[in-house]
Amino acid sequence: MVLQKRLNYGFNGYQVPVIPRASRSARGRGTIKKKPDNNQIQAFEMLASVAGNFLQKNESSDPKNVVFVEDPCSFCGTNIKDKYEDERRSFMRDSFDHGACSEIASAFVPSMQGKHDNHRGMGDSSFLDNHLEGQGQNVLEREDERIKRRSVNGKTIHIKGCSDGLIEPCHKVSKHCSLANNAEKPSLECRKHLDSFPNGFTSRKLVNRDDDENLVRCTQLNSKNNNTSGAPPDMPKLKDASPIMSAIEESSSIVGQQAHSGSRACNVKLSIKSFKVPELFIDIPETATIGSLKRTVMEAVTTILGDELHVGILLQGKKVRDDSKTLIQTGISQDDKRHRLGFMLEPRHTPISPTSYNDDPCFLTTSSRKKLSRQSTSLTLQQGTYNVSKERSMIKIESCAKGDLNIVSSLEDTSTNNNMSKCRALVAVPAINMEALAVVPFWRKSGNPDFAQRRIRRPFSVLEVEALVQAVEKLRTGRWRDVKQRAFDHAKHRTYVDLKDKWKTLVHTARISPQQRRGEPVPQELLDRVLAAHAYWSQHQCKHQLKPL
DNA sequence: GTTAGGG
DNA sequence: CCCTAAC
Repeated sequence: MVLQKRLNYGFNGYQVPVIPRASRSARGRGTIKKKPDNNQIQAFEMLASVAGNFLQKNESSDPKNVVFVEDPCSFCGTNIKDKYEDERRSFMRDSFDHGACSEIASAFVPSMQGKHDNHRGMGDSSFLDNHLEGQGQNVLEREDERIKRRSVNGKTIHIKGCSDGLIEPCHKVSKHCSLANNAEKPSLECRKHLDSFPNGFTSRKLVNRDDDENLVRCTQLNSKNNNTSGAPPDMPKLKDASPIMSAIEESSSIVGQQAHSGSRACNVKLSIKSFKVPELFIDIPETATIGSLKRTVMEAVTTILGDELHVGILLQGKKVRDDSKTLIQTGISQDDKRHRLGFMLEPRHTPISPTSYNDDPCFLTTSSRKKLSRQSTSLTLQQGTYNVSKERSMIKIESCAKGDLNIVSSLEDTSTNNNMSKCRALVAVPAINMEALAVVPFWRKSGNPDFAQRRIRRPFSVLEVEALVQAVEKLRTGRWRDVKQRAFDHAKHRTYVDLKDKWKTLVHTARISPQQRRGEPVPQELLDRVLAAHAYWSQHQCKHQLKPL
């Protein structure tokens, strides 16, 4: 065995351009083949190119570009600009010590994202080393704590955006401008006002003139789409009075309806310009060729995007779980520039276990992470380190679902299942460019059968088990095609191989103790029948197949 | 195309 | 669920 030095590259957050969704590959199953074709190479180069663009945009997306409207604060007299600069520098110092989960940090300070990436760059292996030594979790937890502190201490920078000409959302905010900076001692007045803010975030009278860094932004989606205000296309458009005023003045929880009473509900328009692939770590021999590196990265990217996913919504770094809440109630519509709004990809089938999704996957405890690691591939991808172990090289994908990943799965994909309601909540623009929103598995577009994806995990229901048992009892084990025809003829997603596999696991399940079983419990009565049928047909089969010596 | 069995 | 040898 030859020991090879391996090179580690950290790819933190590629910006993946929005690509029209294509139909599922003809093959529909299987794995990613090793030989990439031109489409794959092109796709990779496109990824790299976009990633490069993103990095280069660091300067233009620098938060320095923030323009201060009212300075100093009319309430407490503090010089906002200076405070902001201090804060920014302080944050930069902190950030440099913690490369981990920059997405998380950026969920709170979105415009810092580029700096993180720039600092880390490719080949910065300090964080990698941590992970390789199994300390990634600690890093994450520490980062989690940091972020919390940062947020609690008011280091969250909330940049108010421009609205169209109809309203001035910042109008009354200036009076209550609060500056909570944990590097400095905020005045008592400021503390008081900080406390009065909903969700504990601070609002500053700032206008961000630089829209470039916004991954999710409010924009004019279609030139034909009711541009009545004449506002620049990149500017957020809220046609109604911003509820943030009432929220602040009432110093209570946001009740959007109050702010909107007497006026028609307005649409919140979102345009998601690009989607970010979660962090990838590539571990590849130094003897590997550039071409194989490209392919390796491509495989990692396609793998991570390959699973069926649905969209998670993050607001202020926190998951919004209540699908029935309105944008107003959650405060999304008040967040003019969507700085607090993030999208993330989650497995379509959320585990039933209540401990599994208690909080953000990145911050699972070790035990729960272990537990999750036994779940499906898609889950593993989301929860922790997933090994796409292929012959030549090992790809470690560190997937952190937390942060303003700004990833969204295909709108169509999302709506085909039971997620329409969730989806509708965010895509409230009928004239939205469907092509632009359809994102996920972009290789489907190529129609290349080599880009088949792993099927999603679809656990058998008790009813299905019942049907399977009954069919096997009637027919016998081994006649899986007949079993399929008899009991699962209309279940397109159940192949006879699936049925055979399920029977295998059923037999195994029946033989182990109930404590060792996982998933939806199968009634003992069914398991007994499984064992009985299995024994019976085994004997029966033996009788006929035993060759006379 | 099916089946069996390892991964 | 995937992969594949064997039929």
